[in-house]
Amino acid sequence: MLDPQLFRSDLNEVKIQLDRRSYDFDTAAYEALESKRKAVQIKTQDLQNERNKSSKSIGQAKAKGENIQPLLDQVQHLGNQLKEAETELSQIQQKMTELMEAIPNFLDEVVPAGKDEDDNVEISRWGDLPEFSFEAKDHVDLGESKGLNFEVAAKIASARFAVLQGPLARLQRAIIQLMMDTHTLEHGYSETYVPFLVNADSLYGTGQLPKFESDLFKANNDPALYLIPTAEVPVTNIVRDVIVDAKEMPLKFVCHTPCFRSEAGAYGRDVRGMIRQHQFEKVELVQIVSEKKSVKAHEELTNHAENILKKLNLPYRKVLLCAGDTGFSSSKTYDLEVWLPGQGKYREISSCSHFKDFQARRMQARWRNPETGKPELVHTVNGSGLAAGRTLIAVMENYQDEQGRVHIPEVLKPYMGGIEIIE
RNA sequence: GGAGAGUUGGCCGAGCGGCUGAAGGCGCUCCCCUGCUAAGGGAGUAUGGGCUUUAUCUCCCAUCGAGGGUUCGAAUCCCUCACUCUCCGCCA
Repeated sequence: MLDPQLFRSDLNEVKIQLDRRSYDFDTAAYEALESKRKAVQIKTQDLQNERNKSSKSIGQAKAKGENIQPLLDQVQHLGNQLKEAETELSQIQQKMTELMEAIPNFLDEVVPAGKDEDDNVEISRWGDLPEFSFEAKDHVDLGESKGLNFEVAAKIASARFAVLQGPLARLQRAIIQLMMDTHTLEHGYSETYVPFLVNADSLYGTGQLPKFESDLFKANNDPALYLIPTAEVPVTNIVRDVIVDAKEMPLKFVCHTPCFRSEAGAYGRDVRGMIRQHQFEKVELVQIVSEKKSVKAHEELTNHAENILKKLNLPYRKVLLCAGDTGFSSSKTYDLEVWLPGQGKYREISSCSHFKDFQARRMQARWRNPETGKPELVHTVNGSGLAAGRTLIAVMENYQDEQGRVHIPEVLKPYMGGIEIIE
């Protein structure tokens, strides 16, 4: 949610900012609603004030034993008028909220213009692409004989699920362990375990609801619970409706969870393999920081994710998403894309976003700034560190040999119980 | 699943339908006193919104788990829901 004050004080700037997003904001409609809101709110509060004063004087008269009937008659007319005004006001406010919560975050000034992923800007590359003397296989072919099975998963559940067994299943667990250990021991994140089902308020807080309900799996509960699409949702909502003590800032959480996405808008994309699944494992990094430190925190968090790729010696590139590719709640997003020899392409393995106060305003997540003594909205920053399923794919494809075996990267060996090669 | 108790400010805790945005205590901040420490005295200490505004103060509205209702007036009465705790049952 954007700051409503800004809409009142500088609508022009709002329009300019939203144009960058190609978000068609109807300023005339907004202004009409806003002026109505102002008039009705003032009227309502005046009536409330009148009622409060009269009621108080009735109380005082009664205490003195005076006849209160004339006073009661005086207040008679107020009731209906007030009720009407209050109803109208709450309707207007609801409309206003609906309008505001559908508006995406402003883009950071450094975000390049552009329509889709083709317009993203490459920031850097790291690592040497592996050179094979044979034709590189993709993870589906490599996994076929090693316990990666899509048919069984389809039987058990449906398409877009995978079953992993044996050393390959262990490899994914090893990858997760490496990430958790690195982020807790070397990067200073606090290990966090959370519910995998969340309520609508939490999804609203991070921006998935109300706009993107179709991307979610909804459990048949009352009130509704949803499977988390990312640990970002439960973890960030830890600070919903909280005023964080300055001493505790910044908060840094790392959390491994499965993620569930219905991928409703992605039919036909990445149908082969486990690139795009309804369920996948991910390690998520979340930081709750003050406004002043958030830009730096975003850079650092992205580096923390990059460190995992470096440890695994996986070639990757860092990309700054363009206007059209930056998510609804984000003001600026870096994607990390890992090299997949099987596809001959870089593919997203992490997405690190800076939300500024957009999520915090929805969540009423604040901290007390010692300089002012006042509660101020926090800034939220998060990123995958990394998507474990895709990391597994990347390890398989980058560490394959001519016999179709997968070699275990050096850093993962301590977690593999003596396995060095998956045959 | 069954039975009971509860939800008030940063925390603890009071609160006959009107003078309670809320006693008292703790904590915190500032001041005084005391040659350190301790003890003592005084003042302050919720959040959101509106109006206005360069900005602030005053002012106005809302908020005592959430939502409805009764009433001129609700923290206080009624209804629904959520959550927490205790005991029993079940359970990894």
